[in-house]
Amino acid sequence: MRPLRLHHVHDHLARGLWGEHEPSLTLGCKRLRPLVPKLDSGDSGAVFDLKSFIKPESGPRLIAGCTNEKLDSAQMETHPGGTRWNPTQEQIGILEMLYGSGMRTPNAQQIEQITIQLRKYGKIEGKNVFYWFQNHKARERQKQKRNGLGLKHSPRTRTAFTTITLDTRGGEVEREDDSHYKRKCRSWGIEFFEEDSRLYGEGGNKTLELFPLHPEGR
Amino acid sequence: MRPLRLHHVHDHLARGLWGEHEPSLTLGCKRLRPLVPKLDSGDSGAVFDLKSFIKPESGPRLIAGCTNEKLDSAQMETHPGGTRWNPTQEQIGILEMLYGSGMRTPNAQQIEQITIQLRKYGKIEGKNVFYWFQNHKARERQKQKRNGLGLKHSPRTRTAFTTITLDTRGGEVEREDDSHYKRKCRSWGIEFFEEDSRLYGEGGNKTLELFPLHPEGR
DNA sequence: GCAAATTAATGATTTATTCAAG
DNA sequence: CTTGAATAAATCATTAATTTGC
Repeated sequence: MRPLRLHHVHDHLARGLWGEHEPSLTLGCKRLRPLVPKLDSGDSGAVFDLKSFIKPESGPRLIAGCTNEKLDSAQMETHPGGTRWNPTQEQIGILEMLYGSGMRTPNAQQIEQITIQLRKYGKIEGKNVFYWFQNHKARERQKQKRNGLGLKHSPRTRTAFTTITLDTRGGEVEREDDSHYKRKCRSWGIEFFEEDSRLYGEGGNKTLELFPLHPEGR
Repeated sequence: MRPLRLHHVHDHLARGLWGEHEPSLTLGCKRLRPLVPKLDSGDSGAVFDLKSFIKPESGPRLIAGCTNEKLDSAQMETHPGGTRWNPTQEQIGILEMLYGSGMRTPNAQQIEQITIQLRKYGKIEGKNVFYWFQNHKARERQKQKRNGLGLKHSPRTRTAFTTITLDTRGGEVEREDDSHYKRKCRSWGIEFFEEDSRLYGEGGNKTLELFPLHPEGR
């Protein structure tokens, strides 16, 4: 089945370094090519050139140790660009409010809007919003699994108006048996992008693509 | 302990309604005792206005039952023909070749490049490439788990050189015990986008954001 | 009081599962 | 049945909160 003809064996070497950071330690990975080679390749014969994919990926990690010198001082201003999102109280508050009102998996548009709003309070990107919902949902769920166990559906007291949930399914309690609820199939846009894909020229495609945004929920 | 974020309680009010009445609730979660000079917290002037979130979002979702009439037509312009990606033989061949040569989780740049190449052979988007690798990897793994089971590491004779694994893990055999290999922490860009985010204006941000693409180990 | 060491939270990725188109 | 698409679960990694020794 698999063509598999060329048994490239540079497995291991092909992945450690793909670094455009001109990793000083080019372990054998020869020249790393121009890095923006794609342009040409035209559409002529369109011979697929495996080599052209071999690109760096982000230098070696140097996990521990690190002897972090400086590490603060002049850079804390606006997340120089390498750190992770550090939400402000306002941002968290808003997100929790949204979550509290039932939102669980915002779609692309919603995420974009939320992001724009939250940006008033600090640096933030769409993916942060997305991840926040993912994580918050998951962690609420597991928290409830730990604690819950008994108070699944408020045994008594006031169940009179319990089912406020309409169809929102977001009430606030994620039932266990809900784990395989009917997929909404709503989709959020997700895009793979890279630093200057524009440079690679690709017709008026705007360099970004959008999830199909599934026409209908079925 | 943690500050314990304010627990807003208007849970049930919605989610179904993004697009209906505008609650206009503004959350003033501003006090909360800094507790630690958050040093950023933006300019904190802005009042959060829920109204600005309320937008149609391509119409109500009609989750269940839903009697979905139309709800597409006018917006399908992006992918007229089909719902999901239908790879051509060439595309598959190339992808398998890449997979065969060790690629498993291409990053944003790689995905972008691959997509551009594969586009010569047919319609394709970055996410398709991404998903293909995800699925192919997962399914190769489970296929091997089914078949394997006995021939894990050629039981017989001398396993003298068994640990060829270095750190590559890309060979082509995904060992079971490899499941918790050291994460490479490579990152691929992912972007949330929506139809005309440009219109919402956001100062030179190009409407798209990029994963930090971790600058460098530290 | 303060800064290194520890711990608790949680942001970010990857893997496993599931759904459903074809 | 195969496999593209999507979500949930598991995991890694980094930051803040807290503790501890001085």
